Amino acid sequence: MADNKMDNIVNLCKRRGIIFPSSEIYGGIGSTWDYGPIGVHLKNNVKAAWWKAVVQERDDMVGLDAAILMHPDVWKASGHVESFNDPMVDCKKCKRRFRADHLVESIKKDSDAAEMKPEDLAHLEEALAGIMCPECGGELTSIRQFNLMFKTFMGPVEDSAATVYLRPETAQGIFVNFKNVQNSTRKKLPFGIAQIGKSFRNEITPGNFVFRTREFEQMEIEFFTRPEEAMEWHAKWLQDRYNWYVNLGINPDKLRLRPHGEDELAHYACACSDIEYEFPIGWSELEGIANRTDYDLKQHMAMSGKDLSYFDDTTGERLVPYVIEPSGGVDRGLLAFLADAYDEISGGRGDAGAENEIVLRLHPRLAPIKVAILPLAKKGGLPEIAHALQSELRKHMMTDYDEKGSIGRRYRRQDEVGTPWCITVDFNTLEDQAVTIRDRDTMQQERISLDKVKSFIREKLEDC
RNA sequence: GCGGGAGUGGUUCAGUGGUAGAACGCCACCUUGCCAAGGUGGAUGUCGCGAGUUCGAAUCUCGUCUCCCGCUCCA
Repeated sequence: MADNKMDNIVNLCKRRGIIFPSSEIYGGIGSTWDYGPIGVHLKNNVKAAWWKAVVQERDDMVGLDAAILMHPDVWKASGHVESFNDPMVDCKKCKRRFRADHLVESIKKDSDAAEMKPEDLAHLEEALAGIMCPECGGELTSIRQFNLMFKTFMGPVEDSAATVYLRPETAQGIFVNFKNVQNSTRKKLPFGIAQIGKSFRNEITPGNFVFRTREFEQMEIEFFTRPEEAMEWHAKWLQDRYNWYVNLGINPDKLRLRPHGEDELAHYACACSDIEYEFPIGWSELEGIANRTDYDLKQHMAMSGKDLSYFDDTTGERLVPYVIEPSGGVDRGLLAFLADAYDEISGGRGDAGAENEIVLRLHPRLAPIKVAILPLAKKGGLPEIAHALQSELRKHMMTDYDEKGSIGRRYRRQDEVGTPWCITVDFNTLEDQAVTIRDRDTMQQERISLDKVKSFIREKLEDC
């Protein structure tokens, strides 16, 4: 029963080829989703807009595309082998689940809890003896390990091959390439490295459509600064990233910034602020901007034995930079853009009395299809003119052509996938060599000469 | 892993033991020609899967799978 917005969005996504449940003919596989013929453009556009903003338009940023599989030691150095292993216990009575180390800490907070490490299972199990469920007082199960990293094997023979992990974040690919990038680009502090790529986490609780999935795509920046400038850059990036969402059409009333409390910081961060969006499921994180300090570079220096410090030739000083990390989720961002653009008009805008009219008010730069060409009739040479126009436009932008059904129906179809402009070729076109361009949001129609259509649309796209 | 809910055309749903339905969507033709119009015709379902009960199962029983929602997380 599609009585909430998230369901409506999921249905629209399936109907219109934006996002499909993965492996659906086999009954689906938990919380993985495939981007369809329309969705793939939306996703690419989100990534392209990000790349343009953080790499193309800046002097202090360069790009990178590192491999998903990395040396296993990377994840020891980064702390993920340790802290992505969560020791969990369940209450046998009320069935609630707890992190064993948190439980021990909260109950024995005055004693040796500080030394309690999640990976020290034997010690944990011992400390847990006698502890009952804090909710209902029931008996707890023994500790079970939840490893958040996907494991696989490098090499054809499983038992002799090395265990490798699918990366749980793209960041480490940047840190291990810090020297390579700095040497090859001759960048001086402060500068940053941007990367878009897939990451994998065996989440205990995935869900909410593409909000949390086990395979997801990240857009991450590691911005290297002098330690004393780190927090200043943290603030700058926070504002910068916030503006990015607003510039791409997100309603500012549905965005907020939320600094993390100390208790919720990741193991590598000393400060973090989230950009949150009010999804149909409530306020949730869209992007985190963390101060990772010099933690990662120092860890990799210790593990690899290589010097990753930076020599500042203006001060003659050698230092390990601090890192500001704006880390966003592509899928999550896309969901925010979708949810924010989703508009349902009961009764419809036209006079035919449609029940519900769905308009995806996507920013034109994100719109999967920029312009649809619709001949008013399938005769009189109109389709030929329309096809000719399409072959001119499609060299520059994603186009669609539709001659099926009434013109109103065709507008509806384009509205549902967020196409900003529809061009109709009508019988007058034969006389005046002009077409009508209709705007998705204003419903305004403009008569444009055929030879000016291309520049007209391209100007609109650049203006926004 | 535990608890709860749910699986019937593309979508939303009806159908409580007797020939699988509707609406919307989709396709073709006619009509119309600028905002889901109308007409005619059409396609799409092994009712999640497997057993059982029964003359007969979408429907009852058992098993199983999957998805969704909640429990520790964070993009």
